[in-house]
Amino acid sequence: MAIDHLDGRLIVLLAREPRIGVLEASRRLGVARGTVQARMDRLQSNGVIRGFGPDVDPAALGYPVTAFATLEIKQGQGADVRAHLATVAEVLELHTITGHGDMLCRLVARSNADLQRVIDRVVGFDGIVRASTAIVMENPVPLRIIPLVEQASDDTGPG
Amino acid sequence: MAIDHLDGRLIVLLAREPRIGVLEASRRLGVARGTVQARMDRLQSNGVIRGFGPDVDPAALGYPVTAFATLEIKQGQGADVRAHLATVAEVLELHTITGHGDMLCRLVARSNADLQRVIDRVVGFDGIVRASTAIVMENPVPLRIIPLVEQASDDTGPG
DNA sequence: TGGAATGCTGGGCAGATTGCCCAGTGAATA
DNA sequence: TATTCACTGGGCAATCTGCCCAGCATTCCA
Repeated sequence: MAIDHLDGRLIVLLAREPRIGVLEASRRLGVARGTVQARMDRLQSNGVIRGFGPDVDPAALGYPVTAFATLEIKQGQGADVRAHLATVAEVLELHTITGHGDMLCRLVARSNADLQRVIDRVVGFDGIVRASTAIVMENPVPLRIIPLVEQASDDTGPG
Repeated sequence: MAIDHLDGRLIVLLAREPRIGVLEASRRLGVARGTVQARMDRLQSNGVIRGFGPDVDPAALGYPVTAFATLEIKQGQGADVRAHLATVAEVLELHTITGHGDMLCRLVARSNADLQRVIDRVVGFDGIVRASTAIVMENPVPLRIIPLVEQASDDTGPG
């Protein structure tokens, strides 16, 4: 499950230049093509690499506003609330977190005004007692994985 | 900037089966290869599709614990705090949010015990006054974009 | 110490895909 | 009406993929 240094270099390379193929990657890493192929197969069956889905920017889709909402859930309504939130396209992710039966979700909206509509839609459900929303202003560190991969592969011996 | 229905179908297709190429995508969508090629070029230069980076699972890297930390920042220390957090590999993303000069960051750790180390590292910095952490227990809706893409492409006329 | 795995190398092969080009067509626009 | 634009359907050479193989070094274990 742990990744070695070669795995780390491969993932970082793929992250930086996703369109390169197995052959080009093998050239960059200085190893045989079969090695890269085997590593990628292993990383994917390990679940380390879930896939290579397109990284879509909600802002470019017309949803430039991001917010995080903390929801307080009525006892025993968790499953219903999850099902409800799963139907709202603007809910990009949902977590249950420690504390008073709470949830945290990431929302997007077309504008600050539109965010109100989204929040109404989210909280307009019986199981949700209260919601507190924090609007994102800047995103100094966009979702990233490279530093963690480098750290994880340094912990192991070099590959 | 808005995407039409064909764009939407293309993105959804790529999201579901990232490894298919332009040719196969054109077959699935029932359009000419050049069309798919042109759409993908446009989506990428638009910034709608940022890239095709590998989707790495932190849990599989040995970081199964996720948490969200809300940080209270000392006036005027924002830039320093950002720079500090950017150096911490376990900080996967960082947002500045509305309210008392606060930030919200997503953390991962090797264990609950390790999370303490990460938090100490995060808050062990002069500009940070206080931190409140919520540990993620479940993730009923993992980060997703498909529903939003479908909604955005339905809003436009069919393509 | 002698196997036996395991992982990497370097190579070959047929088939598929890519990047690039072209002319023709239909629709929307000026 | 003339022009622009996007899409079609096709062709081409170059490249890459998926799959196979034998050889070699290292590690692990009896």
